[in-house]
This record gives sequence, C-alpha cells and structure tokens, in this order.
Amino acid sequence: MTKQRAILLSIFRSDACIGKHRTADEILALAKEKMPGISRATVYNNLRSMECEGFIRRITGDDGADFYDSSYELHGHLICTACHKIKDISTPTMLDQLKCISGEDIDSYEIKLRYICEDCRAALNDVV
Amino acid sequence: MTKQRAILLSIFRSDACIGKHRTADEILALAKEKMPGISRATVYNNLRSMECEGFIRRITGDDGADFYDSSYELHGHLICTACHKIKDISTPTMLDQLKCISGEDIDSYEIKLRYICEDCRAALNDVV
DNA sequence: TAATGTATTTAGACAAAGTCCAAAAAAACT
DNA sequence: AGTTTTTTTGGACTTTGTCTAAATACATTA
Repeated sequence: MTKQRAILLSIFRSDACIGKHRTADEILALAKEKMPGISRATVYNNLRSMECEGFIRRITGDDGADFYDSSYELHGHLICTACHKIKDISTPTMLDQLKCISGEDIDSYEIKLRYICEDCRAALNDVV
Repeated sequence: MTKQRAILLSIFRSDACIGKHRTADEILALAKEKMPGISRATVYNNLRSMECEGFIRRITGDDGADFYDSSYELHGHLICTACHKIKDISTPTMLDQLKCISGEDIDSYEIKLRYICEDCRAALNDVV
C-alpha cells in the first residue's frame, strides 16, 4: 500500500466523496491538498485499479469527463439536463430484471435517467 | 437544408448505419466518401443538432468516443466487455417503470448492460 | 536490517475526441 | 437581386486521459 493509494482511499471514504460524484480532476485536486506533489498519472492509475477491484464505480459522463462514485452497489443515476447534477437512485431488482429481458448473463449495468430536477424546474417557472 | 446535412441524413438512413452504432469519426469518413471536402466541425455540428432534434441517439462510449444510433426509439444497449461490440435490446416498458421508481418525470434514459457476448465466451472456453 | 526484486510513482510528452472562432459561403427571405 | 440569417470551413485550441522510461518506494527473503 503506497502513501498515494492510501490518500485516494481515504478521500473516497470522506465526506468529500460519500454520496457525491467526482471527476478524476476533482479527485486529483483533493489529493493534492494532502500531497501537493502527487502526479496526475498516479491518480488515474489508481482510479482505474480501484475501479477494477470494485472499490469505486465509474460513470461515463455525458460530455467529456467521467465521474467516480464511492459506492459499488449497483444503482442508477438521475442526471439533470439543466444543471448537470447527479443523484443516485436505488434499483435493487434491476439486475435480475435486465438479465431476464436480455436473456444474457449481465455482469453490470449503467442506467442514466435524464430529467429536469426540482430546483431547475422551479427556476424555469420563475422565468416563464 | 444544406448539402452537408442531406448527406449526413442519408448516411443515417443507409445500410451503413441502420442497426449499427457509429462513432463521429466513422460518420465523418462515410461523409467524406460522398463529399471529400466536408469539415469535421460540420459533421460534429450536425450530429449535435440531429441529436437534439431526435433524428439520432447518442450513446456515451465507455472509453473515449461516443456512438450514434440511427433509431431514436428508446432502447438499451448490450456491450460486450471483451470485444466492445454493441447490440440493441428492446426495453418497451422501461420508461414507465423508471418514472415509477424515481418518482420523477424522466425525459429519456440510457441503459448499458455489460456482458460477455456469445462469440467471446466461446473463444474464452477454447482457451481454457 | 541489508540486499534484492517487484511494483508504483513521476513528469512530461503524447493522443484522441471534441469545441471554438472568425471569415467565407450558402441558404432563405423580401 | 439584394439583404439577412444560417451554415460551413480550417485550424487552433481544450479537455480528458494514456504512455513511457527513469526514479523511487515497497515488499520479501535471508
């Protein structure tokens, strides 16, 4: 266990990440607070291995950057198309259901739901 | 209607795209066959507007390039984690179900199912 | 704990995918 | 035809992430 990896693990266990969705660059910035000299490559390497090992989950972002999610529990994501904020949504029976629909042995899934969140809807109503 | 857009629309209606999943660069290459001087920016601009208008659907790729799908019918995608090929999967009742689960007015969704396809499974079995 | 071998980190170059810009061209409108 | 609006163009630029080889840190074995 290197110092760099320990820092990254602790970041994912901290309030900065629990229940949130961070880009690699945000994780890099958080890591630099604890270890200014940490290299971008190290952060990317570790994010990849932590993803493979199941510590974190990667969400492919709609435009550009991917996001990392500290929960590995399979779940969906609500994405507001106005403010781009992401919320988790629990989908406990989805895996079985998707296996059933597809007739395949699904290893994992990614579900993104696009909507306008309450805040943005309120803001739009104010304008109109 | 510009000539460039007409070409792009015809590409999406052709065998080169129906039932397939193409990257922007592949679309650019197909467009250049019909109009060698067409600009990359034009293809990207049109892909974006065609997506907004509902002619095509964008699938955010797992690594790097996004894919375009000529069917705008909401459906899921089976993605083989070995060969990266994409197959469509029909999900007719999913939108209602997701609205119900989330309690939100979902505009659209994206579902990616990760699995090992039949061909790759067979190839793996041969090795083992 | 010293020596050795293995794995990880580092900086920076590199690559891929896509965006942005201002000028030119084409299309649409009157 | 003349005017206005929209689209296209080429190329520079940005963002996100990968690669590489040398240096360092870690782990292991004695």
